[in-house]
Amino acid sequence: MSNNFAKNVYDIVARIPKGNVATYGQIAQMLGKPRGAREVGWAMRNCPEDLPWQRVVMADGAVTGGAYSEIRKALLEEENIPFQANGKVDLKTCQWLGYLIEETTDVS
DNA sequence: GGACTGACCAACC
DNA sequence: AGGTTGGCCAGTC
Repeated sequence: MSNNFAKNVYDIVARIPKGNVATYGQIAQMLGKPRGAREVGWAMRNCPEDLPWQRVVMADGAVTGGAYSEIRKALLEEENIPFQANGKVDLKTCQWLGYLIEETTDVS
């Protein structure tokens, strides 16, 4: 299914450690699509309620989410994620430098 | 099947 | 420092 990509996105977002954030482009790159950031955005648009997608921010550390962007930022503060004075996430401190998911398929 | 849109990104003025 | 344009990829009209 085409939304398998979105499923992968959800899986990665769910793996983002608390206190860290990832950018759309970074996640897209993990999925093998360095230019597929918009795909990630589309997937986030279908954001399941159990998905902490607030940890997913723009390349600048800006939080998107239409009317909910302010709510996401509040959630990030709950996650102990430091914000800059400009209202963005401090990527140089919080950007998730985790492993790249290379079709590990550890489905057991 | 073609064109527009978009929870993006980077380059260019 | 900030706005605009192009580009990528998928979804929708």
